[in-house]
Amino acid sequence: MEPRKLTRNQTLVLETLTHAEAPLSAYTILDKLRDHGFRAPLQVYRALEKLTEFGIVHRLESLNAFVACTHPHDHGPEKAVIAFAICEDCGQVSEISDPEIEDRLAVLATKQQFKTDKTTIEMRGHCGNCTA
Amino acid sequence: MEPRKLTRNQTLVLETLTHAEAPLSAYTILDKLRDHGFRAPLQVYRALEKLTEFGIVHRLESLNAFVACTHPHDHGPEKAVIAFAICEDCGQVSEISDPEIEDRLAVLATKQQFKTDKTTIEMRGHCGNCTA
DNA sequence: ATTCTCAATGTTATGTTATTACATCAATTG
DNA sequence: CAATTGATGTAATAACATAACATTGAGAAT
Repeated sequence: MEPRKLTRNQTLVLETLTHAEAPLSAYTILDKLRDHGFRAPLQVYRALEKLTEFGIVHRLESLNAFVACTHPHDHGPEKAVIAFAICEDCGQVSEISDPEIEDRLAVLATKQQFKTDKTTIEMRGHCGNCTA
Repeated sequence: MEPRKLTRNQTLVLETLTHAEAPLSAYTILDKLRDHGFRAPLQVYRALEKLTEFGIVHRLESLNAFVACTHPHDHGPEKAVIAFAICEDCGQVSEISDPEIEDRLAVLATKQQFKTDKTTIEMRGHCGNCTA
């Protein structure tokens, strides 16, 4: 599932997310792209689905919203576990990839013979800037 | 926010979740409680909100669904971080409370001066029974 | 070049999840 | 009793997501 050449819709959605300063909902993206010919939610959801598969967009489950990946990290199928720190004030999201967390979760899962497909870690709180 | 005496609606919702074998959506709960006089989503959502505050019900963000807490653990305001292992096949959810994970996330947050209010950890996959 | 195929797209409708707004009721308390 | 507070009931609507079906477009096979 490599980030091959993106389609027009995928490109537009990705750019929208890239330029955003906070996570966007699918419908917010839709509104921002009406001028570019978007008319229905599916156009957004389909693009998001692919971009998420490619690993260049992440879905934030606790927010029902999406962000462009800011991780220097691999976009490959390796799919490292990523933790998100989401600021309630400014909306800024930082991605954290930490082997210790990943290993520990793997141990805990194995301990109960659980086979993990996908892991979600989201911290909601307040970032340094907004706390200051 | 102690689990003081529950109201009628809260009791009904909690019992519904307790008897369920998998997470339930708010609307599923509503349907199960129609015979008991429930008629509107808010009756469910309001009860869920309180039960969640009390710590005796958890919301699974990646599922938009709810489970009764099965954790022997404290229902107090201490609010330990809980990781959920959610089986895609049978729906069974197990709660994992692990100080190592908690500590590590705390370290990572602190490192970037992030003040965490609430942490979500959800592993989606397949439990031992369903893999066998 | 023509046909085949498959992924992406467009469009409408609908399904699912969650909240706003407002009225009422019941228990407590000053 | 009046006043406050928390729970409830109800209707309407907002927000998030998918199903179903028709069409288009780009590349591969012939």
